Amino acid sequence: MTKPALRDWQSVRDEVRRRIHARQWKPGDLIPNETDLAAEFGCARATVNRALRTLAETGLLDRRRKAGTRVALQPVAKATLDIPVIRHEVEGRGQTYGYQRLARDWAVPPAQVSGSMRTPASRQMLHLCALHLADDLPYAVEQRWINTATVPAAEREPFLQISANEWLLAHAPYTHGDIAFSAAAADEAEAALLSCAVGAALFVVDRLTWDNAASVTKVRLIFPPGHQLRTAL
Amino acid sequence: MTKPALRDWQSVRDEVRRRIHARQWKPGDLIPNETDLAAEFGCARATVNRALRTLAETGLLDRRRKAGTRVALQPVAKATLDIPVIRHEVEGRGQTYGYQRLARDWAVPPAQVSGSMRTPASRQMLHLCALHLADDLPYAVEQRWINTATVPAAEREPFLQISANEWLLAHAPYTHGDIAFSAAAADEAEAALLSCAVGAALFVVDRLTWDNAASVTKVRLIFPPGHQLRTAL
DNA sequence: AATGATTTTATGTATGTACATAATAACCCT
DNA sequence: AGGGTTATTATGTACATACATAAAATCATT
Repeated sequence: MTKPALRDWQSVRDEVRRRIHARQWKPGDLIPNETDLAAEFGCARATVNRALRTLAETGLLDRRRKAGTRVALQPVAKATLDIPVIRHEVEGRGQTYGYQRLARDWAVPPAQVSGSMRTPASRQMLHLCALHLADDLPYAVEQRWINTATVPAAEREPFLQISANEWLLAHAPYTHGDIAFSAAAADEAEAALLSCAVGAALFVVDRLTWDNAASVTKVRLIFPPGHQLRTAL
Repeated sequence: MTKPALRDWQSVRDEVRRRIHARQWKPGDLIPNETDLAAEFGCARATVNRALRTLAETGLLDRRRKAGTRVALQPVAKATLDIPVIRHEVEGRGQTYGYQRLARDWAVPPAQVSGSMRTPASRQMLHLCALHLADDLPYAVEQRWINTATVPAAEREPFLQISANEWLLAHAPYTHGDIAFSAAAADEAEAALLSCAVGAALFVVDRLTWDNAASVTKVRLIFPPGHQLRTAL
């Protein structure tokens, strides 16, 4: 029983995955080193390395120099969420996108906002409120603070035709940020905009982005009851 | 002004990222090909390839054979969520983990469950309900259906000491799955378990995992009001 | 036995070369 | 001009080799 050589890294990855799922290599087990696997599979060590590195990135393997590679005891599921521009999200569902700017004003943000954005507590910031629509139904409410010290061009943008969501991505790239998902009860304003009952369970996304050490924008997206954020594992 | 050679792929990645961010290369722009960049940076093409590939994986670059590499027009933010075992999640917060099995029974699942798990509509499945605690406070309610045709060993496991959440990861690896996040209003049972008001906004995670074509388990995790799922961008 | 220096080893990565692949560009023929 | 074939080109990957690095294991020293 001769086995065909596994010459490309995808085949090696698949074979390793198969062995793990077949429990030939069990959680916690040390698997053979790259050199041995390369010899067994009939390929170069770099090929095995690429395959194992990819599997380690997905959390299926734990790798440490010298210690070797072992099957993860508790494979931490890593779900990659795509967070697209809302217009694309709606259009991707085959629906017609709509946008309404509800408010654009200058205001001193709550301490919690200036604190997390590390801006002077008393400085005014650009504040926006908008409604995103899918097939003329409310899709999401966007509440946003923009740090115009970081993005001065935003001062001249009315955000009437294009949402800040989209404008900022094209005009103010960010280096990093964080995002949080949670549930919240609808207050009166949100209930009216999303045409749901006061107190209804809304899906909320909070995002804060940075340009190096300077905050760019803090946004809260509020979705009506029933909204789901899905992804593959 | 002589520039130091960028010899490792991380440096190349950082320099490319810097140029994009400095708008030297703007969204939509075609950037130099790998050979030219390698010459400029004084490294091998494989090094540039690794750097650009990594950036493409994060969505910052769009790459196509022959067409070249360009800066993404709408960099779709890719957030990688780690979905650990709940015990680890709690312990990672520095809290003491607790677990209570509330119910373990055999039942014919609702059509929606057997439908999505592709099991015979009238077949009984193992059904579990459990409570996860952090510092003796309710952390999450787990409602789970297990396909014992796929995981027969689960029939002999009482799930009194170890949660199905943890047991399944060690005993029934999955090949793929999907996960959905949403918000839901607390019903009476949930409100009692999570000690919150009926109708309160709960954060809900629904997960369905597969071992190739066979469903493994379908689980709903319900978190009390205020719970956040956070990650870096 | 405890401590510190040294060796060993598995992974991590850089390089040059070679070839594969996909998609565009160029060409040719009618 | 249109349509189909071929050439070109940028990315994608395989491989052999070399060296870097981290961490475990061993040995030496006190």
